[in-house]
Amino acid sequence: MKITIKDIAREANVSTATVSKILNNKDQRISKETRERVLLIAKEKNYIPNLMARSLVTRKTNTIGLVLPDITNPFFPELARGAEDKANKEGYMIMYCNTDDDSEKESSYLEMLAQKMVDGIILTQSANKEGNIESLNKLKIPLVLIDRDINVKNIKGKVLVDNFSGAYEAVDYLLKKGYKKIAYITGPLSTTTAIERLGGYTKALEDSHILINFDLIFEGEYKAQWGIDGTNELLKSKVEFDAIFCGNDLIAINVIRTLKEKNIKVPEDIAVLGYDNIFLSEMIEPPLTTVNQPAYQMGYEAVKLLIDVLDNNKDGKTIKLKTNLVIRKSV
Amino acid sequence: MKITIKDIAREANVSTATVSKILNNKDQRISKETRERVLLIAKEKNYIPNLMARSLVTRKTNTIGLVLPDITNPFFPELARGAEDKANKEGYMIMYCNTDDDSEKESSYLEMLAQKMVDGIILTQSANKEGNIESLNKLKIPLVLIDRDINVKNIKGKVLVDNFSGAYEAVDYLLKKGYKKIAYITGPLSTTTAIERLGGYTKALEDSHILINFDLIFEGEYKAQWGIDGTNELLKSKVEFDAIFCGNDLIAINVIRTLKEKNIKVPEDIAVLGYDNIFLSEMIEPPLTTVNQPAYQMGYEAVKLLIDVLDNNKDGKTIKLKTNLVIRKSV
DNA sequence: CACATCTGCGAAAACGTTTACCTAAGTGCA
DNA sequence: TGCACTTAGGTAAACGTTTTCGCAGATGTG
Repeated sequence: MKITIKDIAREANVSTATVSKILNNKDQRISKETRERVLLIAKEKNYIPNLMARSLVTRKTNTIGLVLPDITNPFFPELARGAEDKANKEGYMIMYCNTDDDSEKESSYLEMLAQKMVDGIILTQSANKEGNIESLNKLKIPLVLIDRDINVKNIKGKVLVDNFSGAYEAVDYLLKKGYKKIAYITGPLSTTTAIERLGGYTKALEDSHILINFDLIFEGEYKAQWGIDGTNELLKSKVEFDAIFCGNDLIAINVIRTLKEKNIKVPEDIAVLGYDNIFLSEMIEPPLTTVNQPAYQMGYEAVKLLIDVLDNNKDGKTIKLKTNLVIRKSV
Repeated sequence: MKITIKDIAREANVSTATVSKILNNKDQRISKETRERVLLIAKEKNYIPNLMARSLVTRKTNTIGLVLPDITNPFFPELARGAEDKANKEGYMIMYCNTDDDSEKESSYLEMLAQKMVDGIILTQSANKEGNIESLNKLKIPLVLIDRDINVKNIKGKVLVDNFSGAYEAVDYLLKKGYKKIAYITGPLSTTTAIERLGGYTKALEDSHILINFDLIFEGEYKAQWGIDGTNELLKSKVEFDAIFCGNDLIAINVIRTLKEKNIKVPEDIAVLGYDNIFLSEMIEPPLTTVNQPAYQMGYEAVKLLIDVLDNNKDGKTIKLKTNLVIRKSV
């Protein structure tokens, strides 16, 4: 049988109120003897507080919802890990949800999290559809956006990365290295990340007075398979190109594989540049030149920001983290 | 303001009991009109049940704890994904925790999960220390082990993989290919997985009448860094070897990298064989020959088993999944 | 000595549900 | 008419906490 605060109260000859105060270290005006007696009994009986009951009255669950597209994409475990580490440090736990970039799954999860009364939600928003934003607006729970931006009212904070300058720097690097016909195999342009990176890509080309060739831009998903399919589409299209900038590393790695299979050498024939700097990007052959995103830090900062918002009930902060180009051998 | 069952009751001129019964579809003896009226009001007011309050009386949270060593190890996202998919399908949510194979973190998490009153816990047990097993025994929550076996009383089920035969098949394959001096860079022998794989390794050698050379066995962690360090130790030790069997793919991939850096060719000079078949194992050069573990399925089955146990209150089942050798180019 | 303040603790309401049991009216039947 | 059932729904306790307010006695203050 679970032992409760009542059992302790009875045994110690005090009221439950007193026990509660002692256990939570709330009311300082309690005699040392009583305090120690209660604490001792609690320890002896191996008392475990019932957080449901507590939450019911305090309206605080010390739980955070983390909703991500897909934990299987190596970018997200890092992020999740950062989030969890900070959460743990602050006494929070994390409920995690994979949306597969499916807006129905997303809103279903958001509702479930609302029922569970999580204190806050950290969200990498999926496909940016009407209905979804509706339901986000309805949501009463503090929301912190991470990675992808979106225009919703009750956002309590954002942790973003400067995708524009990340992409700019990458493409500029390619240009400085002498590449002129740079293809871009991007993720879905329904995400702000993809849009911003596209912005960086075009700006870099413009600044070098290179005309943008839309036949060189291929839009797909942020998934490994798209690296293969995108490369094939690109090759089939017969446009000339000497480098490929990729929406993320997962794509880039599979671009390289596909090129190799066709006996196209990287970087001698074609240069490939990725985005994310997932840990396996340095383990492939050739090691991938890529734009480093501080995934762990993003998760960490998001939780930090959220808890800060929760504690102080102010909002609006946007944290913008920097990327940096990691030069390896694929360019 | 959150609207509650009371608000609905007032508006519909019925008692909260009636509302509760209708919302949960419990008591069939309720007139159609009342039922529909209540349902309508609930929908209109966008009623969201408070799961805390419910859990307090039903003693069920529909939440599962998933405690893993490290989500950053690519084996685990797959597993976590499988777990989450099944959980979601059954109306459960998952709280996830990284232990870093640190037994203190593990027991701290287990206690937190107990406080949150999760219905069950799925555990990949960390370092197999005394105190830990103690605290597991004390735990009152249904426990399903996954991946790593361990001897604890109140286990409600296990989802394991046949590590012995997996390793046996792998080493046997190396032997059949003509390799005779097979080094083994293993994970921590405090885990049952490592022990069982070592068993498969030795048995395969014995069956081929090859004497086991303990100088060829190097024990470390299931981490990327150990692939580098282990290789260096092996090379420094000056024992002769023609193949390396690795504790997992993360190790194997870094073994290959390290060998390459020293201009040792894989597989021409040295063959390398991994374990896990994480998705990046086919993306490296050369693509890794490895033992496939059904990570996704493991997670899926574990949740299935746990929910089954929860619903029917029986226990004891052990599911043992099969591995299979995936032949690529590293041998 | 009269009053104010402090100390140590308790009573009871509140959080939002579920559920075992009860009731009152209606129905069927001999 | 009298009795037993059914129907439709209500009462109230229970789940395990937290928290506001209150109170009695002790102590200080002028």
